[in-house]
Amino acid sequence: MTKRAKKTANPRKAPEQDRSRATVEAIVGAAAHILVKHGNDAFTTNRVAEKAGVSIGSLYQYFPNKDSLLSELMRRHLVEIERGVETMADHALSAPLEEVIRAGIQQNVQSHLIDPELHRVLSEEVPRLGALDWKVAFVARTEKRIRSLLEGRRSEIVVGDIDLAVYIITRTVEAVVHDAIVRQPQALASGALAEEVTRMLVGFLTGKMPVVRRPMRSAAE
Amino acid sequence: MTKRAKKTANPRKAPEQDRSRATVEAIVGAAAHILVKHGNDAFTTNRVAEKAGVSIGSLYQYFPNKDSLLSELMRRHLVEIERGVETMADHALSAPLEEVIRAGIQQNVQSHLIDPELHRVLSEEVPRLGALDWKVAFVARTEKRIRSLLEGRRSEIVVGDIDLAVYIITRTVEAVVHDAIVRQPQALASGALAEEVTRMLVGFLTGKMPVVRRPMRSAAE
DNA sequence: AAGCAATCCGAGTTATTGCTCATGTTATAT
DNA sequence: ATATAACATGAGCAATAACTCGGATTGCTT
Repeated sequence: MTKRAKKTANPRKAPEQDRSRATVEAIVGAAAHILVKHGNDAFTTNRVAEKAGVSIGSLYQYFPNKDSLLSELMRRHLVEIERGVETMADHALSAPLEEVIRAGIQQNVQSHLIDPELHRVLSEEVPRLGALDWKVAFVARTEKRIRSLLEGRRSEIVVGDIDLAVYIITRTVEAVVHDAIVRQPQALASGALAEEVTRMLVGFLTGKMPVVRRPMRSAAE
Repeated sequence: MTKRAKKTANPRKAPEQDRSRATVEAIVGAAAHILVKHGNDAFTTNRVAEKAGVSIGSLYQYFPNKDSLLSELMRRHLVEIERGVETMADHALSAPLEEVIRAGIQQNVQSHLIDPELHRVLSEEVPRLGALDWKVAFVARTEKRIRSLLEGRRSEIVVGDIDLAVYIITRTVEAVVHDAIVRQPQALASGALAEEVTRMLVGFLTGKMPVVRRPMRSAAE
């Protein structure tokens, strides 16, 4: 940020040999480590290179600029999350709506728990990068997936505008879980929070409120 | 960020004469203007001083560092919001729960519309400042206010843990509205979004879903 | 008018840091 | 073996921007 402020993340040489692939991995790993352990202020390209045990020149051979490194970090993190979402979506095909929602929330919690600190830092720093194409695509895919799930249960759902419902649901779950990781860890751990949110969303979708359950929850697979 | 990274926002001389008060106002105004019109990258202390028509030295006479300026901007913005919240809370004392919630959401929307771009930029940049004391206090006051509102209607509410309910409600409304300003402006303008969220929250609290309304909405006072 | 404090000024200091480039080293192909 | 390309190096350039400081004005008080 001190010097350049590249608009376009120019493509850079892709690694072809094992040696350079290892270099890239080391760089990405070091970047994540520094962000998590020392925060964004310590996240300088020189420091990342040092931690990775490679020269600063090597770093710039594979990443056109600093932002592209941050971007790659985020991309990889989203890939991990999406993998979880997919398996969840498969499982949920046959389950009742309430179970689907519960599983979805659980999945979102898991996503945040992969690496909470990294997730937090990324969500703070990535917005400045603007609308990354693959990030937009990720959100679109996710919403589409949820939409299909709901459409398969169209008869149970009272909300007129399905897209609006999808929007509200995704925003709500993401926001509440994300914030709760930091501010309400105990409510999350006990499952009380997830249970209430589930109840809320089921009611919202079906127009019929489920009975209030007694706490009692355990970790899901 | 390039040089210093002050931990504590040292106190600085407070303006005593009208002349200096005007200077401070000019600085704050210029800061907001630059953030909104030219983005965070253009937000440098030198540029703010220039735009304000004062010297960089004067700026540092009243703001110990750059972050404190950002912080002050956020503080003032929250004060504006809180004023709105207060009048809303007064009005809502006698209304039925559904109306209270609708009004609360409407209020939140208004808050974002005071200066949408400034609000957006601040919400992106302020997290890095950490937990500002007055910001924590603001959130606490707001949640307490909502809590009182709900407690006054304890009999209608089925959620066992009131604090948990307050938490879910505030997070949901803030997140959905905040995001919708940018991503779903038309659903916000039509009132459809607010209506659905209202329905969702009323159901969540009372355990009884209101009937689905037909769109039809108009701007509130 | 004198004295003191508040206010203002802005060129320059200082440190940081993203990034380049000329040069050296290792792998692959023929 | 030799040529070529892939890969690695790191000193140092260049730009930026937060912040200081010595001194000039302006306003208040007596």
